[in-house]
Amino acid sequence: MTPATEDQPLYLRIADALRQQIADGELAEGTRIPSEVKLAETWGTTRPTVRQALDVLLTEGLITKQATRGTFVRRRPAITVRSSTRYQRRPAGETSPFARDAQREGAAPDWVWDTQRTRAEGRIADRLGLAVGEHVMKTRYLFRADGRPVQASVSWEPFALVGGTDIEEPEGTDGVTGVIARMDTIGVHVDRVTELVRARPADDDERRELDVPDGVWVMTIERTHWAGGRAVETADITIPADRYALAYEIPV
Amino acid sequence: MTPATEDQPLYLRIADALRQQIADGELAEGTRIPSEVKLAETWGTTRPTVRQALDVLLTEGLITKQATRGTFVRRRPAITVRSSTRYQRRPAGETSPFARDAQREGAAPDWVWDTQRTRAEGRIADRLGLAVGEHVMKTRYLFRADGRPVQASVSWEPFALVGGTDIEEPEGTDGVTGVIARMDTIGVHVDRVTELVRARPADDDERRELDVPDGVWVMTIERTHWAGGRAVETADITIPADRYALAYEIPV
DNA sequence: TCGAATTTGTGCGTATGTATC
DNA sequence: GGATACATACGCACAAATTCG
Repeated sequence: MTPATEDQPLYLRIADALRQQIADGELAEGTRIPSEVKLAETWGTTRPTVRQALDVLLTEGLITKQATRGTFVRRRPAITVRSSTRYQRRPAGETSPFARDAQREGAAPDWVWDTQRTRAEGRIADRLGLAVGEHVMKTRYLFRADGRPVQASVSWEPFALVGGTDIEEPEGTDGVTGVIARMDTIGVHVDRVTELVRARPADDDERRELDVPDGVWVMTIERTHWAGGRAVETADITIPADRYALAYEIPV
Repeated sequence: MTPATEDQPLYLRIADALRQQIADGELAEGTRIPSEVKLAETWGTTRPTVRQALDVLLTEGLITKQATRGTFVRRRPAITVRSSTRYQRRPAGETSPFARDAQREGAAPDWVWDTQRTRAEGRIADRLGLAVGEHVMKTRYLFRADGRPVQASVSWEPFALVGGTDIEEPEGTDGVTGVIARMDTIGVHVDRVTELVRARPADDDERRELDVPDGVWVMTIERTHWAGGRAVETADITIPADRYALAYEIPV
């Protein structure tokens, strides 16, 4: 075994050095870092040891590896704050909460979605207060900022509520975006939103969809819109945990 | 290279199998799982490959490894929900928000703290609206549930506000716990609490203090108590991200 | 267009250290 | 003291995809 010149194992010293270079900007965002073989040479060690060091930085979300291409310093966009004010009722025609957040951070917002009519599974039926199997409108969203995916969500609304109305399709009513404004147009007045925030490792699908490297966690938000004690919309929102900060304001 | 009987690499198939056994309870919480050598034998592979599989479960927070002792299924206490109702004003003598949350989950709460008078650094001065170097009371807390550490926090209060009062020491006034109730006793009435939630990998200190294994992230909450537009307390709260869910309620 | 070089992914084998049981 | 178990580090090989001359 190589005698550690310090008390730390070699792979951690390599990781520390690289982390420092990233912090100093010596290795700029998006830059390709030296290959594993090169790093092994400069440190007088071997590939397995270098890989162990890179694994540390991977789980910290500092780098991404691309097979056959190289290892890159991860671009970490300015943190987007989803303000606690995002659920204020606002005039129809204004942009969605996501677009506002993104624009405030100077990013160009952009999103795609698709909607389908389906039946509520148990978990969703519970959250909406429906019987299992009742019809719901299910919408998947993928939000992007400057072309990079930053937020995925799946939203469910009771078909009994929105079916046949102008807002059956979430973005169908031109200009009216956001759950609260949309519901207003059919006379349903949201008075409360609840969110349950968790964090967990990203699964394979999420890593692909949100461009999240291995070892990086996601935050999940289980969000429900309520109107007079009745759940009118519920959504699972998934965001890369290292690119976001969530702001909440609680009146006493 | 060993031909994968399926499309997945061997180390991922081993990880999947172990994850399944943990989910099924076949490998119960706290149980020691077979040693790396044993696993290598049963899978007809070698230690490095098994270690690669275990690394996956480590970053998912499902297992912990103890050098020279073995690898164990991590005990994952029932998730504690920090209810959004925790900042309601309540009669003096009631327990603290943390204690209530813990008891609702059936865990025995327990905490230690120490307080010191010090000077505000830039970041904290900003948050409290003080000049850098002004005196503050700084309190460190470590909260435990059933003896296991689950939450660490550091809290700062302007000395100009609390110095010389009954609540100079946070837990000094017997029976009066929680920032809101304590502030009430000196005529400062908190009307708003803001929280900024982030997630990031745990650092070495946090891994030690909170008993968090490698690869598991922590959630951090930057919390500030406000009274009439003035910040009267701010705190950095750190919790293991895989043991908590944070609940928020937002009136529209 | 083609092929060689590069680079990471995956897998094997081995050795030594050190703390625990 | 010996066996066990994980931590660290070395070596090698081939696959697969990209890059580049």
